[in-house]
Amino acid sequence: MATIDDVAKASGVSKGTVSSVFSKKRSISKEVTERVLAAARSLNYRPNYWARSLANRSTRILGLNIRGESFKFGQFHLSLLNGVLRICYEHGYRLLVNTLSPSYLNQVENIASDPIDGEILLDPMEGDARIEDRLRSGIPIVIIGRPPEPYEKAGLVPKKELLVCKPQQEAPSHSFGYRSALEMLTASPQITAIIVDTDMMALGVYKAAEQLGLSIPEQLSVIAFSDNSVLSPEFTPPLSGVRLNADRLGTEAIQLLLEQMNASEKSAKRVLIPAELVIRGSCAVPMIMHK
Amino acid sequence: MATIDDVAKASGVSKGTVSSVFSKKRSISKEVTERVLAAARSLNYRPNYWARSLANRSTRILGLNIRGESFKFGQFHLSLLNGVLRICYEHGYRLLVNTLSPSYLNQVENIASDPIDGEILLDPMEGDARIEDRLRSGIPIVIIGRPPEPYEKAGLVPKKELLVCKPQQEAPSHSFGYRSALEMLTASPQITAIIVDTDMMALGVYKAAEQLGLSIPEQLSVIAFSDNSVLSPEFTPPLSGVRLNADRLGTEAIQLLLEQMNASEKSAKRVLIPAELVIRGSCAVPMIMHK
DNA sequence: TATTTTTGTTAAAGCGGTTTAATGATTCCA
DNA sequence: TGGAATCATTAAACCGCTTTAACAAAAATA
Repeated sequence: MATIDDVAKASGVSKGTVSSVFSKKRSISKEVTERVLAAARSLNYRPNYWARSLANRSTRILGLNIRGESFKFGQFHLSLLNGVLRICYEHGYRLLVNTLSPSYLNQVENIASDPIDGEILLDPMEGDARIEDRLRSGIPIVIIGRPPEPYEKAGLVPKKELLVCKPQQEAPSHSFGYRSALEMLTASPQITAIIVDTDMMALGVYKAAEQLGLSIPEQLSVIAFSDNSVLSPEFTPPLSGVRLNADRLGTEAIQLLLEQMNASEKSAKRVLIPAELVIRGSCAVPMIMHK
Repeated sequence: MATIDDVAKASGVSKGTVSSVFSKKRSISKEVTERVLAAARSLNYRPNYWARSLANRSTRILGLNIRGESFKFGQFHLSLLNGVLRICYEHGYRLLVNTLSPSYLNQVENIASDPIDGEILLDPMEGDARIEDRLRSGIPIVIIGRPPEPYEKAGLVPKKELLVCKPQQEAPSHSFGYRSALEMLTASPQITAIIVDTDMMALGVYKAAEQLGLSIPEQLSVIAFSDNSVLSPEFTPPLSGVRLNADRLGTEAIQLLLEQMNASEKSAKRVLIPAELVIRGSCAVPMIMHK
């Protein structure tokens, strides 16, 4: 690859001048500009990104950091990603998707600052080491995740035995939903409602209900913690859900990030993206309302 | 941020030694290693990624380059991305998603080599400038896209007027499929089959057919150029489709890329990921077979 | 015409790492 | 016990770009 020195030599100017031609940070006479660009073209020169970043202390790359071993993007992340990418695109930023495992990053030879100007952390654990780390190194971050407890407590105590988690490498959501529902409903016939993660999982639950002769919503209520506005209405009965606005979550997050990066004085902000309850027909009216 | 010099000073060794401690490319006595690491820890030092990349001429970042203005990821890309990410992850590479527009990148101040060791180009046009460009700069690339004509010609001449394209910023696939099908079928009642892009679009077509009183597959055949193995069987009638194996497309592409990057001598390879026809019930048996 | 301003260019000093060549200290082996 | 081989460390050069300070030439001002 040709370097800035080659171009400088070829066009008979100093490297400082070539730099200015490309960065446009200083005015260069038209005549010289053209001579330099011509030389650059014939040498097939392009400024080296890393060298530039090093000197500029800025990469024009934003990071999307996702926790965990063997992570997999789902519908929710897809929308979020699309939102993020759109804004990145508009502002001339590239997006670095970082899914490397903590164990890898903890090895001495892999320790390094991330090559980014700012970062979005998706669903970090409470007290996640990465947060502390970014704050120390002064990299602006935006965290997407659950609000702290006060926002989400309804005064009910969760029963752990009623919670089923889908392992990452598990079968598709659909069959997982089917099998789990079948098991749970058989073991605990007193269950009257199920909250699932996705539409596909709900489809599995519907199938299990049908097999067990349970009618939705009369005997079993189903709701998804997500919403596919095309698919859900086609269910029989139409599936209720929660519209999470993942796309907006992404755009707001990245805009907040850009705002922080440009702000002269840093600050901490909290933004709540509202989720909407979409009631269709898969949930019975709670008994408590008949009191 | 602390630099390597700070750490060197603090631990009383030269920067070369500190570098060796972190890169592990040269053996350093246990005693010195520990002294250096301790100093690094207390200074909160992490090697600078850009400086390292500059000196190493390698970034351990792979690129995923997607064409076009305002691109949006769909189901297909999601699977592909998951495949790519998994392999990246296993090999300790980060993934840079590059969706910047050509117009942006063509401005003088934005011209720069990409900060990557290798790249996947998704669906480039024929003679795409990026291909030529990567080859010139010696960056290994893998192209995901349609094979050249001989592989896909059935000897039929496409009629342009029968082709409908969904604009990027258009309404959801579902309603686009519905409206387009309605229009086309009304305008040209002799149409007996429709090929759509996604399941959602097919759903729209089903709806249009129902409204027009056309029965599937007797009067109208529908097939999707994609396959959602959970959803498609649930259609009435079950939707036929083509399993594109996007996930495998992603993993094979990135593996090919890594292989090329490590190969002592470069070569050009072509890999065909087979697509499978999944016949369910939405297509009539072609008349020609009754002859 | 002398003086100030403006404009364009350059040499040299960073940016924060890695690497090479040289050197000193140990260990190994006969 | 001397010489070779091994190991640990360092100073200095280098990676390719940006930027600062200095300066010369041209233009503007008095």
